[in-house]
Amino acid sequence: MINNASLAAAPYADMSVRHPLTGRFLLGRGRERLTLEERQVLEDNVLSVKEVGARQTLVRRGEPLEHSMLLVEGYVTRFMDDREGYRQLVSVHVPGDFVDLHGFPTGRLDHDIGTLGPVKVALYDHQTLTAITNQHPHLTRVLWYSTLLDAAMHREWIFRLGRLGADGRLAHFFCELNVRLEMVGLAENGRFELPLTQPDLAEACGLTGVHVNRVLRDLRERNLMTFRSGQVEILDVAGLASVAEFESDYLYADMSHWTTVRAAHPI
Amino acid sequence: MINNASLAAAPYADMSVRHPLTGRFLLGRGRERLTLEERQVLEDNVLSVKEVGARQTLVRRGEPLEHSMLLVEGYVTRFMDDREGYRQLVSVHVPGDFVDLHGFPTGRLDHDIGTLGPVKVALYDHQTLTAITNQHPHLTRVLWYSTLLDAAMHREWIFRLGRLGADGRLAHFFCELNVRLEMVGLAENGRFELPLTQPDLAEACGLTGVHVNRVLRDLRERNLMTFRSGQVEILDVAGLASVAEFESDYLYADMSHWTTVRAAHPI
DNA sequence: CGGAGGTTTGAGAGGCGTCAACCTCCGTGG
DNA sequence: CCACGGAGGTTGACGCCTCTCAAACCTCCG
Repeated sequence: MINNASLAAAPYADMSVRHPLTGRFLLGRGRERLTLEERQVLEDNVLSVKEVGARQTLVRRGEPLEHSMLLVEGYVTRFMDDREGYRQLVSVHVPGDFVDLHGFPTGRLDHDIGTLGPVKVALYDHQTLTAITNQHPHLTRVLWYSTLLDAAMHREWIFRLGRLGADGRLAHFFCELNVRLEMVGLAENGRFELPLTQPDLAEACGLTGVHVNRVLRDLRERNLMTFRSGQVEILDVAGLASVAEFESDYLYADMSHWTTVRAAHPI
Repeated sequence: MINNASLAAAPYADMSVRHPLTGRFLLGRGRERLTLEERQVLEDNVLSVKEVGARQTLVRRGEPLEHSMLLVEGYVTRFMDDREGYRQLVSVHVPGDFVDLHGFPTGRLDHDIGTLGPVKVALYDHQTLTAITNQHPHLTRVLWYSTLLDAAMHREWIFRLGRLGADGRLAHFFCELNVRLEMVGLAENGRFELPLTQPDLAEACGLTGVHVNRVLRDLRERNLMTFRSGQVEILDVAGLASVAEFESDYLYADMSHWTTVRAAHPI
């Protein structure tokens, strides 16, 4: 008997046997992009694995970087400070994201990185990445591609902040996280964990904590979604996407492997 | 006798002799990143050069891409449409920018690209780029790096929209373009051309045209800058940067070659 | 049990949007 | 030569969305 939870995790479970660290990297983005050999190269070249508690700083703006980290478990965020010390989140990362791979070609970051909940990250030495990119042109383009997914999400965040009201911004934020977590098997039927507070959401959406609270109540009363103590439940995916003007194409999702699994294991 | 204009254009003039199309690519971003040979590879592999008039669409969201374009002259913008047809600009590109290089690893764009004024672009076939990246790992990393500059600018736009008021947003926008145009020799002493209308600025900064008009008047009356018919003049660079909370480090500017020129040719 | 951080709600203020009018500029065509 | 129309620029009146300030309550944890 297969319950829903194990069903959803099946493709990752397959991968996690041989690739416990990199199994979620680019999972759900289209199967052919990364060959098995290439994934093995990534798995074998991890320098070390680090576990860090909640609300810790991982990288500071401007400091020279010698390694980049792939997020294995947990959630981290990238953010910038304004003059008064308020933060603007510029991205939230979920397991499978190569968080600061972009620090490899650039050598430093223009922002800070911090953990949200407790995390596990796999570290890659930049010298190792140089060697990998010297030997594997196709893998290099795939790594490049993965950093461009971040850029695509950045653009969508610009749209969110520039064109949407408070309700649309929050709705859009949750829609994006829902799709991304679905791709790596960490969301199902619109339900997922997200260790954020209301002030965190405010920093992500260019609002104040007080107003986030009011808008969340509004979304709840419209039967679109609920958010309580880090647990998200989207009740009306289409309705929420409509409020958000959300179209997921920018995430380059290809969920065919999930439907394959579902077809192979009919409920 | 060397006047200011020719002085500022000198480093580009040097490059433009052997590299009329690619001379401005990454100009001002650090000298050692691109070797002469690598720049020659880029110069020699241009498929064709295209000239397009003002306010034309160059690429549409979602269409399959077979080439990418390096902007040689003029200005283009990338933007997304909301439900009511209003646009959100997600970037403005100046000469030397490899506008949609990120479409090479991804195969399609999640937004539209259009010209502002008349432009000249150099096209690269994606097959050619594949061949180049198969043979030149270091050049590949530099190309990768150039797309990450866009991502860094995206993040700064997120900050701008999320944390700044209307005056700060406009100030930040002009500060960024001033630095970027200085790097490629198209701005001097805070003066440069920018073929945008006030509604365009509104679409870049998440405002309305009416409000942009009021804020521009305000900035003018505070003796910070003027903007009239596509001509920008920043009167108080430090003051404008203060309003914008602008720090240019995210642009990875290295203007040492400019100071070298100035030192070699004292006024 | 006390304190810190998060959540919730209220009242009032202000920044920016909306609507509207009028202007200049400029290309088009009678 | 002038009439015309359209796009952009400018300004005013008004309204709403979101911020600010404030206070109460709640949970968690040391």
